[in-house]
Amino acid sequence: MSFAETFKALSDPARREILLMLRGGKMSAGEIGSHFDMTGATVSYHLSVLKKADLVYETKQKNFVFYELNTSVFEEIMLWFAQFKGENGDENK
Amino acid sequence: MSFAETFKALSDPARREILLMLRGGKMSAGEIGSHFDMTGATVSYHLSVLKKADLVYETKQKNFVFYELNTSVFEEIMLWFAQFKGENGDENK
DNA sequence: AATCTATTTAGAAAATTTTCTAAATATCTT
DNA sequence: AAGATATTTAGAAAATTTTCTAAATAGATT
Repeated sequence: MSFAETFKALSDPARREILLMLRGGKMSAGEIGSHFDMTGATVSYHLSVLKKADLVYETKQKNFVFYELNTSVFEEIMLWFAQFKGENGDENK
Repeated sequence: MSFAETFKALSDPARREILLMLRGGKMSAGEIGSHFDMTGATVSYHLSVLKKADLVYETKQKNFVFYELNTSVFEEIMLWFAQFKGENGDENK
């Protein structure tokens, strides 16, 4: 996992919205797309970005592709942020 | 604070690097700039993005501008991520 | 007040990202 | 196997972001 990819993925509002939607469980690409005012191709692009960032993974069933949150990466991001908690510099004495 | 702005700000590697540098305490714009292979104007642009996202704040002293982490916003970001912890949908029964 | 140092602003160029349309792929149904 | 449904890929256009150079601002020093 690269933080560069992860943060880039999180920087787009549609992609963050997709992640929030997926909290409820798996959704197919089409189901996800129907919540947005963009073409299926564009949604597919966003899903591919989330997938490359390991924020979601996909499973195929029939002619559907289901997307699901990959919660383990969220843990790693939390660790990145934890770097900023406590032990502040010298408090600028 | 808007998450859109915050995540956009975090999506650039130079800006994340600046945040990491600031963990040690306040630094002037020039001091920050000297760690990068880019013009002062470009560094100034990145600092302005971080500032608009409330990730840092500035204080002026003489003809220097010092930048400092605004840790409170990090807490808010952690809250955003907390949305993804536990209480997963229906686990797709 | 002239000059120097530190930083920002303006405007343009370069790079990247987002979006679309059209075509391709893959699986299902008849 | 032909047609229907779901999704992705390719390639181009549109939008946004990043970067630079040059000029502007602001405070400090001579």
